[in-house]
Amino acid sequence: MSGDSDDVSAPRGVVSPPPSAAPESLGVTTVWQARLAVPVPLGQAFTYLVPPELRDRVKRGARVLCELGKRKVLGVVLEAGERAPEIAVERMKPIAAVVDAEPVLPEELLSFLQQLASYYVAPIGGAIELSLPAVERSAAELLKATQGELGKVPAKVVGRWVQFVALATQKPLAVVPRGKAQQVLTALEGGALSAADLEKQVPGARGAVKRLAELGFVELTKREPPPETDALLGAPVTPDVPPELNPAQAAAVAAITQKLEGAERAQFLLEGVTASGKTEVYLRAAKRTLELGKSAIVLVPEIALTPQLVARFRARLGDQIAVMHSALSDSDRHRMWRGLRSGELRIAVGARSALFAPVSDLGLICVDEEHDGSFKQEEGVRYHARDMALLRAHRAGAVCVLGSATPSLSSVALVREGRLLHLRLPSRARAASILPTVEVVDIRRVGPGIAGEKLLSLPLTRALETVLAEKQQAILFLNRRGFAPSLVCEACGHVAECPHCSVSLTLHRARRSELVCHYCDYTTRVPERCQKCNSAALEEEGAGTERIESLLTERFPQARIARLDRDVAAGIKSEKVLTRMREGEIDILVGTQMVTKGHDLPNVTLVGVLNADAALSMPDFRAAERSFHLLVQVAGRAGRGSVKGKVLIQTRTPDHPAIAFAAAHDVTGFVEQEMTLREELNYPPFSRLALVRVDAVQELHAQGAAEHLARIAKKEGQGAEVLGPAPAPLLRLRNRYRYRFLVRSSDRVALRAALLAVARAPADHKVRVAIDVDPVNML
DNA sequence: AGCACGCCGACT
DNA sequence: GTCGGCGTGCTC
Repeated sequence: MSGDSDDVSAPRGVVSPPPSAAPESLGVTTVWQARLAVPVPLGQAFTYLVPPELRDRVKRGARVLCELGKRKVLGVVLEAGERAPEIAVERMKPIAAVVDAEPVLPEELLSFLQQLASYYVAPIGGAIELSLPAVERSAAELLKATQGELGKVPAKVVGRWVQFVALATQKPLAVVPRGKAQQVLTALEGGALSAADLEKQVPGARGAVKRLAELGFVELTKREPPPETDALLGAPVTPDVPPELNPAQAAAVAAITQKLEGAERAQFLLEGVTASGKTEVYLRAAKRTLELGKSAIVLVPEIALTPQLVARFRARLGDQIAVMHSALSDSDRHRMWRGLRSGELRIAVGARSALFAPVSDLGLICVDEEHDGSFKQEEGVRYHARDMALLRAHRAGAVCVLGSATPSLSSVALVREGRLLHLRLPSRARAASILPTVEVVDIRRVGPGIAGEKLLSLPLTRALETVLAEKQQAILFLNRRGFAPSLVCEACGHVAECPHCSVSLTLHRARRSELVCHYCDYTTRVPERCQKCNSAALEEEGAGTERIESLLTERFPQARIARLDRDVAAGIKSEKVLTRMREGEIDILVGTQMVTKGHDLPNVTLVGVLNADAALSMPDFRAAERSFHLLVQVAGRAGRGSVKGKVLIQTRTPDHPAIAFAAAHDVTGFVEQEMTLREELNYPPFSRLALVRVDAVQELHAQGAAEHLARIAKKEGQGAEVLGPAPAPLLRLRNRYRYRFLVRSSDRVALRAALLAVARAPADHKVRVAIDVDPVNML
C-alpha cells in the first residue's frame, strides 16, 4: 500500500521542455500521461503519453496497446491524467490504441492485485497476468486484425481464434532438426495441436515452432477453438438431496451464514478431521451466497480438484459453476473467465489461480485444506493463495473460510490473535467410520520382510498378506520416484551426479534404464562402468517407487499392483489410476504424494508410510509441520468404509514429535509443541520471513551479489535481521550457482523496507535475484 | 519475459 | 566464407 511513491527517476526541479505536447503554451509543466502495467518482470509501472484523441478513453482498468521496446504489448491502465511528467517526457512513448471501452477487471480485483504486488515486492504486470487469461493478454491476435496498424482497434477481436500447429505435408530434406525442434515434431505426429497445448507438452516449444515454420516443417493455421470438451464438466448432473447436518456442521453453517446475511466481513478457521464433512459446510455457505445474489470462490489443492468434487458442487449449486484448473485448455479457461466476468457464472471452483476469478460482488471465499503447500505459487509472483484469500475477502467485505484437518501454524496463530473465528467438526460424519489404528515400525530394529529391502519390513509384509487374503486394498507411500536414488561405484565410492546440478542422478528402469536428474530432467544412459575409476561394480543404492513396485510384484505374483507417480501419470491421467483403484482393479497401490490426497477409497484398509524420515530431514524449519500434515493426511486414506483401517509408519526416529503425535491422532498436541519450538527460535508465525535468492553462472558472482544485497538489506531494513548469505542447500541447479539470505523481522514495515531496497538495488546483470516473501519452500 | 546485438564453432 | 549458438543488456 505504501509503495506508491516509488519511481523517482525523473529529476526534481528540472522540467525538460516537452517537445511535442502543446507547443502553443510556453512553460508547460504538465502532460497527459498514463501509468501502465505492462507484461515485463520489472518492478514498477511504465509511464506513457496519452494522445489528445484518446484522453477520454484511457481509463483505469482498460487495456491499451502500446510499443514496448521493439514489440507491441497490451498494458492495463493503472491511472491516467494530466500532471507533471513522472519521467523525462522524451523517454515516454505514446499509447497507440485503446482496446476496452469498459475495464477488463473489476475495480475490486484490480486494486487487490496492486496490493498483492506491493506485498510480495513483485512486478505489477505479473500480478495482473494472474487474473487475465492468456487469450485476453496476447497482443498478437489484435495486431493481426489491425494489419499492424495501431490506430484502429476493432472491438472484440481478441481471442476468437487459436493458433494450430500441424506437420507439413511435405517435409523439407535440407536440414534435420535436433533438440527441441525434434521434440516438437514428435509431439505433432499424433496430429495437429494448438500452440498452447504444444507448449504444455514441450515447454519452450514456441521458439522452435517459429523456426520450423520458416523452414517448412510445420504449418500454422488459425482455427476456431475446439468445442467444450472439458472432462471436468462432462454430463449434466442431477440435483442431489442435501444430507442432514450433524450438530457441529449445523453450528458451523449457522455461524458462517449469519455473517453472510449481515454482509459482514468475517474470517473463519474450520477445523475437522478428514471425512468430517467440511465440504458440506462449503456447499451450504456457497448456496446461501448465491441466494443473497453474491458470488463465491472455492479453492482446493491442485490434486484434490477431481471430477467427483466438481460433480458434487454442480449437483448442489447447478450450472453457475466455473472450474478453473491447470489442465484446462486456453479456450476453456477463457470461457470460464468470460462467464464469471459477465456474472453468468457466480461460483469459481479451482486450484490457487481461481482466487483471481473476476467475479462480481464477492461474498465468500473458501480455502479447503488450507495447510496444503500447493497454495503457494513457487514461480513468477510467489504468492500464497490462502493468505491472499484472507486479504481479498477482507477488502471486499466478504466472508473467508479456511478449512483443514491439520491447520497450519499460521492459521492457528491467527485464531489465537482473535483474527480467525474457530469452528470445529469433531467427528467423522459417517458414524460407522472410525479413525484407523496407527502402528509405528522402527526399521532400525525390525528386519526386512522382502528381499532384504528395509522399506518393506516384516510387519508391513504381514499386513499386506492379510489385506490380500481379505480382498481389501492397500496404499504404500514413498516420496521418491524412480528405481534407486543413486548409482554408486563399489570400488571407489563415486556417485553418478548431474552435470548441471549438485545432486545425484536417480536410476529409472520403467521406460528404459536411464539416469535422470529430478531437478533439471537431464537424462543419460546408465553407464556400464564407473566414470571415475572404470570399475564395473556399480551398485543401485536405495529404493524408489519403481523398486518397491517390482519387489512387490515378485513377492505377491497373484496380486494386482500399480504405481502412481509423476512418471506414470501426468496431471489428469492420475485420475484413471485412481478410478481403477476405486473399482477394485488394483490390490496394492504404490506411489508418491499423489496417493495421499483427498480421494475417497472405501476399500483401502491399510496404508503404509515406507519412509517417514525423508520429509523430516529437509533443511527447513517447517519440515516437522509438513511431515505431520502428510502423515495425518495419508493415514486418513485408511478405513474410510465400514472396516477399521490400519496405518503402518516406518521410521528410524519413532520418537520424533511429528511421528508420535500423528500416530496418536493428536493435532492439538503437535501444534502446542511445535508452537513452543517456533517461539523459542523466533520463526513464523512469531516473526515474518523473506528469502532472497541470488543465482549466477559463476559461483563468485552469485556469492558476491548475495553479500552485497544482504548488506543493503541490513542497512535499509532498520531493525530487520539478516541471516546469511549462505550457499543454497542445492548449490548448483541448472548450471547456476545459488546463494541466499533470509530477512527476518516481527515488524512488517522494517521487512518491507529491506526488501524494497534489495529490489531497487542496481542490478548486476550477471546475476538473477528472486525475492520470496513468506517462503514455504526454503530450498 | 521478449527481443536485438554481438562475438565464436560446423556447415554449404 | 555464412548460419546460428546463446551471453549481455534494455525496455516508459
